[in-house]
Amino acid sequence: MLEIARIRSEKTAIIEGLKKRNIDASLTIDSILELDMKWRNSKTDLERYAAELNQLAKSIGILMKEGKQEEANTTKEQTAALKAKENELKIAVDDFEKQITQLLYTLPNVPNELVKAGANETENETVVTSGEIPTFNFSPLAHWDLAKKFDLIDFELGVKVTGAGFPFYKGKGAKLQRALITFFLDEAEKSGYEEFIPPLVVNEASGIGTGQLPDKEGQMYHCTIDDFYLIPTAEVPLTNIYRDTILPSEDFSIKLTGYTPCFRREAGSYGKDVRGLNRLHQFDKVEIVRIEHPSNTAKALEEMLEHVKNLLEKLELPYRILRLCGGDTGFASAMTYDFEVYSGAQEKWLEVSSCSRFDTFQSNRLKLRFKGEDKKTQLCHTLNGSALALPRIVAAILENHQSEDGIKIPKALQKYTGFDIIN
RNA sequence: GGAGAGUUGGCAGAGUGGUCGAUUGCGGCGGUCUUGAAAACCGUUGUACCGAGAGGUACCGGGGGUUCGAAUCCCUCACUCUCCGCCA
Repeated sequence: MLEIARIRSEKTAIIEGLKKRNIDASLTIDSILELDMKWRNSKTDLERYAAELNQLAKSIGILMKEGKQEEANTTKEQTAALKAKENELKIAVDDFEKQITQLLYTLPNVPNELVKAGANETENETVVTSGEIPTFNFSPLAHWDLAKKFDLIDFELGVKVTGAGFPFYKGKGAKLQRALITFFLDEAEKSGYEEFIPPLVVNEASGIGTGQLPDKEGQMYHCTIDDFYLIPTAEVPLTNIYRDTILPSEDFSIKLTGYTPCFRREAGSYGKDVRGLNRLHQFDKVEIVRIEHPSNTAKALEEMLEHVKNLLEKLELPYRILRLCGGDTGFASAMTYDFEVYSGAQEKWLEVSSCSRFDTFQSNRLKLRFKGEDKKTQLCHTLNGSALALPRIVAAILENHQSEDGIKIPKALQKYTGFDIIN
């Protein structure tokens, strides 16, 4: 959520920035500012009445104590009219506030200056391309065929037991999952991230804190009896650790990581894009989260990119990094880099990681602040990224590293899998 | 699942209708003393919002109510703890 104070002071810059998302926010912002003006005026009035009433109540107390019953009663009568006024204003103030919040919820984050204008994914900029696109002297199989051939993943069994998008991993397939998770966590630890194993369900306040609620509840599984939500990403519990927090100094850099299964309803399109591991309702992911001083955000994002690059290089996968254009950048993000790996058999790029800086957009809702030198509280910046999401990495490993002898396990992963080939 | 007790400032813990945004202790910060530190002593120490400022308003788990006035009374919801039961 954008800060109201920022809208007051940087109105034109915000409108210009949002144009990069193909959004004309000028009407919304004008309404917000108009409501804000009304809200402040009503609030000032309200507080004046409240002060007067407090004063009267106090004096009644004193009169009673002094035994001046009659004077006290006369004073009581004065309060009735003021109270009516106060009530009226209270309702108005609440109403303005609600309207403002409603409108603020509709505004996405303002893109960073590096983000280019653009309507959709076709206008993203490729900033890095690395690694060899694999070539085969045989006809390569897609990962769903490989998974069947080597008995690694059973999609049909998942359908039987749960439903589409909930596969079983078996044997070496399961072992590969476990190896990747441990590998990713070890690498995160090497980069200075502290590991957490968080709850997999969260309450409503946490969903609101990271922005899944109130608008996107359809994307999460909801346990209605207890009013819990299954997490769509570890970002939710990890970031919410710091909800309603004021860090005591401005000298901080918080780096968290966690492995969790992720649950997403995403009732979306069907067909080739969602085949096999390409899109699942439950998948595994190691997430990295950072909470930073605003002056360190740019550097932190760079470090996250380096970290993910390193993972992909160790897995010997060809990848490219895209800086998303305005129209493709997520609602809460100020800037997002997507990592895509090339899938040798499907012959397309698969998104495996998304690293974003949210600046104060999340921390404003989370009430995550720090105390500056001047003792003033300021909002922290939050960032997060996948490092990495498993299913498409598994798909890419299976497809890119297939050979006539079987699937070769990248060297860096072998000590985790305990085998160097699947055949 | 049954029974009971709670929820107050960074923490501990007072406060049962009026000058209580809240006694006190610990912790934190500043100072005196000291070569330095400890101890002792003195002072200070919540958040948000409105206001140009003076100042004001709100917040004692959340929401609602009674009252001129609520941390204190009533209703309701949530959470925590203890005991019993069940259980990995």
